[in-house]
Amino acid sequence: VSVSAPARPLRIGEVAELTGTTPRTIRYYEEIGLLPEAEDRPQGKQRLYSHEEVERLRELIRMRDLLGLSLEDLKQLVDAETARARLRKRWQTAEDAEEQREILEQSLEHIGRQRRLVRARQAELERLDRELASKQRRVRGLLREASE
Amino acid sequence: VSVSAPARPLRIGEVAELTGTTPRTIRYYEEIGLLPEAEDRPQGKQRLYSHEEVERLRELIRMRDLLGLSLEDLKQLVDAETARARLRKRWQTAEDAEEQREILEQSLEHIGRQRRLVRARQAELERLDRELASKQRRVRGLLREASE
DNA sequence: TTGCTCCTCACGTCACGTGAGGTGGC
DNA sequence: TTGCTCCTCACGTCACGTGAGGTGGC
Repeated sequence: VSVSAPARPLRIGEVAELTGTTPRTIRYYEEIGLLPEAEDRPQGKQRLYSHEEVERLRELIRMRDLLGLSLEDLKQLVDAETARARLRKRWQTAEDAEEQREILEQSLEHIGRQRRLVRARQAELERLDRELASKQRRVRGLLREASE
Repeated sequence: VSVSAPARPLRIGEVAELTGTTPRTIRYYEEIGLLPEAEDRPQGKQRLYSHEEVERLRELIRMRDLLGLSLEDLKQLVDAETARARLRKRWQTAEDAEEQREILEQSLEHIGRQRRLVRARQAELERLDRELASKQRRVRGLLREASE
């Protein structure tokens, strides 16, 4: 499989398969504005997706499942990213160094918040695992006792 | 605060506070049979909870949030635990060593399944964190560039 | 042409949220 | 007695699931 494959557009069922979700969910995300709608798609015709869009969706689903974010949370997140991307384009012409710095620092803060969320979850999972491990040892002890 | 405090029964609002949930959620869990109902509570009177019950609820909430289990999943889990606990009582009188061993092994298998779920989640969070870290480095690089 | 996947309503469901109106314990 | 928390309906909401009936591309 070549890395620079033709990148055929994907249908909604394929995208659902690739991201571990359902067509209904993808349509719903479009409906609430979490995924962009192709403005040129005629009523009743198929939705088509690029691999890049699949990656973006995969990212959203991970945030949803791993960090427990609501779709409203995710929407805020996406909107902020979009706003920053729009501003980034502006510098390329305007070259306002100070504004550029501010936006980059906002990005950093944002990423920092996400990493802290991840770390908190990891810590909770660590605790849960330690408790399960101790439970496991207890049951193993009982089994050894019983087999004597 | 003594460890062997009188253990005053707690009201639903206090339990909600301690477990980071709401009274409505606790009542709902009772309604669907996920939490036991005190069979002697008169209609309209307050629910009361022990600290032990608070711990059990906390455990359920952790499973729900960290592993993404549905309430149906949790119910299966609780029912299986209850069944094993009942059986454990039976040996104490019957002393059927073979049955005892089987039940303990089922417990072990069960704990093993849970730990694998935890590990899978941890791995996913690790990957997410690595990606966030690389994003962070990229933005930091841009900031350094911009400040030159 | 025949399957298969897609489409758009639209109602159902899960896991609660949110009042409305009323009762109970320090 | 006055607040506060509790109670029980019961309808609302979020995030989809699940048909029903129909169209579109290899």
